[in-house]
Amino acid sequence: MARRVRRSSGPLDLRSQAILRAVIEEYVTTAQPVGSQALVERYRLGVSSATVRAVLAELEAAGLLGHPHTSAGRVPTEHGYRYFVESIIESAPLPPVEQLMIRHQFGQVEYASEHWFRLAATTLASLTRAAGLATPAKPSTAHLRHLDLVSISDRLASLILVLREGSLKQVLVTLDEPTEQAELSAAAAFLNDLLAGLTAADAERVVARLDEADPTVALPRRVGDRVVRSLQEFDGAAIEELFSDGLLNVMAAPEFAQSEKLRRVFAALENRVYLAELISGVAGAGTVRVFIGSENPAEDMADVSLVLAPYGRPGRAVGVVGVLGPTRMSYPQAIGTVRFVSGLMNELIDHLYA
Amino acid sequence: MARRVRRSSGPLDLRSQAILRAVIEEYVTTAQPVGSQALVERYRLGVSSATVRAVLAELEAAGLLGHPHTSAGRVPTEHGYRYFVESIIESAPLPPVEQLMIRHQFGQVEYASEHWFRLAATTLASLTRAAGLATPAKPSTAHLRHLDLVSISDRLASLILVLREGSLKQVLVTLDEPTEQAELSAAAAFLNDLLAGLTAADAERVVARLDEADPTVALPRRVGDRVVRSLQEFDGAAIEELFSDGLLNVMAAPEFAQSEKLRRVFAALENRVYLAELISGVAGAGTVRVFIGSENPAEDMADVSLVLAPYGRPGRAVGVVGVLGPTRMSYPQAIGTVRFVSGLMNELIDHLYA
DNA sequence: AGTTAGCACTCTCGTGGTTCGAGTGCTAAC
DNA sequence: GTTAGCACTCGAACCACGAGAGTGCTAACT
Repeated sequence: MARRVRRSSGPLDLRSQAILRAVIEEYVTTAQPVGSQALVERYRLGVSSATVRAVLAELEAAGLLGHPHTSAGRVPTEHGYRYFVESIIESAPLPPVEQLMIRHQFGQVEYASEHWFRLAATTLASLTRAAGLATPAKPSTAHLRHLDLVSISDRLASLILVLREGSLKQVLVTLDEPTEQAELSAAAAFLNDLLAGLTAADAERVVARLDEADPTVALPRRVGDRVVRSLQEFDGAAIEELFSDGLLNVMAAPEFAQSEKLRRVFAALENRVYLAELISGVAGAGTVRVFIGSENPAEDMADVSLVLAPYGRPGRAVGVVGVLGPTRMSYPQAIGTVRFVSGLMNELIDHLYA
Repeated sequence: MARRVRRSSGPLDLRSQAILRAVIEEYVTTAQPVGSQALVERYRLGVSSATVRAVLAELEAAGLLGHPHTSAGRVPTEHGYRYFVESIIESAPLPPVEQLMIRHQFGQVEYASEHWFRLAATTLASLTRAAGLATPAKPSTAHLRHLDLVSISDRLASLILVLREGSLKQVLVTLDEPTEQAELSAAAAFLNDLLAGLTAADAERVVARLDEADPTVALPRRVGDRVVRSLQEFDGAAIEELFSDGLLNVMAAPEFAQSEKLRRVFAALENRVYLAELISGVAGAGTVRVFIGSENPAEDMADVSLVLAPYGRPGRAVGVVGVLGPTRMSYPQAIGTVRFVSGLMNELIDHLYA
């Protein structure tokens, strides 16, 4: 026994790796502990079940496999999945057929970036049969591109901000005195000249310089303040929105039959703060990241795995796409799909702003 | 037995009603079948358990209560809930404390209607401990209030539509040739004069009249087409968005411990078509509507109840707020809260557009 | 050495029988 | 019309037990 433990601390030989893979693959599809016999029957291992048993024992000693109880088959541990993921994360390409399918779907959709996130989530969900996640690309600091004022009623106007990064924000502004659309339009034009291209900080400085005494700039001043505040809010907001699809896929997994675990996952998913942290971590990474079970920083997520990848332009606007599924999920499939979709989103963005 | 059945077909006497209420109240809190003894212990009925048993038997014969098995307590049937709901739906006021609390929360939030829906859903969820639902008020036919064109790149512009009803829509427009912001602004101004206040149908007629041969209106024409299409899409869209909160509350209910039922509910909730139908039905009703279990038109919803109320201005824009919970939910609480919130939303809208 | 067949051992799962208790429905007395 | 008393019913919990799956070990084989 001691001999085997020592041995396993080194890299695994090819046969052990193959068997580990087989166990994972089998367990992913059946959700049942897998025995030595099942392995030799279904995988061309070229050895007998007794030999496989010996290898399984080694893998277990190495902490890569587990044992629900003595007389049950093996189940991958989180370390097992981790080892497996490390070994395939570099390659894990998505089959061309599916690449084409995804491209086709994205080709169908309107040139409206909002749809992309939904579509990304939906696509990821249906291909991986897990839950698909996508956040819009949110700039770290917003730059105002354009603003617009539309009269709603006498003393109420809608202020619309268009950001350089493509997103839109609408707030209501109450006015001190009845104001016509014409005045609003004039104020908007005035402010556009002044503030276009600026960040919250720059805009604040510019607005502050407006002469308080001058009654002709009273309206622009008031609106300008509101613009600055909105930009600041935007910068401060952790995460705009999270699109998800296929949560039903996750619910259908047998490990979530008794819904307590499921509840925790949903709770974690509703927790925007946690998500924002996670996502900003991934956004910096620059590549696919995999969180397996308890590797996941949030305790509530300890029963699921996340495969996430950033997209967008580092330093400007970044978002995240990914997949959430049971720890027992097809990592090659998930990694391949997530990587491809994030790449595709990048392409689309480049194409849009080039 | 036969005598009792006949008797129960008439209206219930006061004591029977009180006992029915007690059973429902008890079952709603404990989720356990309730026996005659528990009732006399916890409710001041002034009679013995034997008498209560007789009444329970009557109520069962009348189809208002059920029996999981011979030696178990009583459980309300859907008819029982229905009878109960009918008897309280007229009153069911929300306690002033909670009214104040809700008003306070709505007072806190920015004058930005988008937040209202979220807040409505959240408020409903936390007060009823079920899931809160809210849809934005969607106009039956959109009227364009204002449009705006913002240059994104050489041949790409963002077209922003502001609707009379307050909602916003953004689409990207590809341009035939490189176009400056100045040209876009001119086109936007031109179209605003032409199209402000119009519906999709009217706008279509106006745009069609633009001279195809005249190169100076080529851009407005192109954009105008896009405007018309967007308005049409908006009119055609069944339901803009459904905000929900507190789905976790529903998941926590013991009747959903084994998640299959839960899955069906979530599936139904994702089904926009069904929701749209349901909501348009409620929107016409003009008051709180309650769907108990299988009264619910969607099969997947047969294990939950919905308490919904419309808000908004009939004929112009209407939305729906409501609560989704297990059939075993506190209907007085739900009805009171939903009614109050829908009333509050109406107040807010009136205040906004008055 | 590594591999394999054989075998005893262990542990879960499903089945059937038993007890326990909650709650009913009925009847006879008040 | 109400109540106490009581026999009866049925599910939940517990136990025992056999079947079956899968292991780990040993001894023989290549």
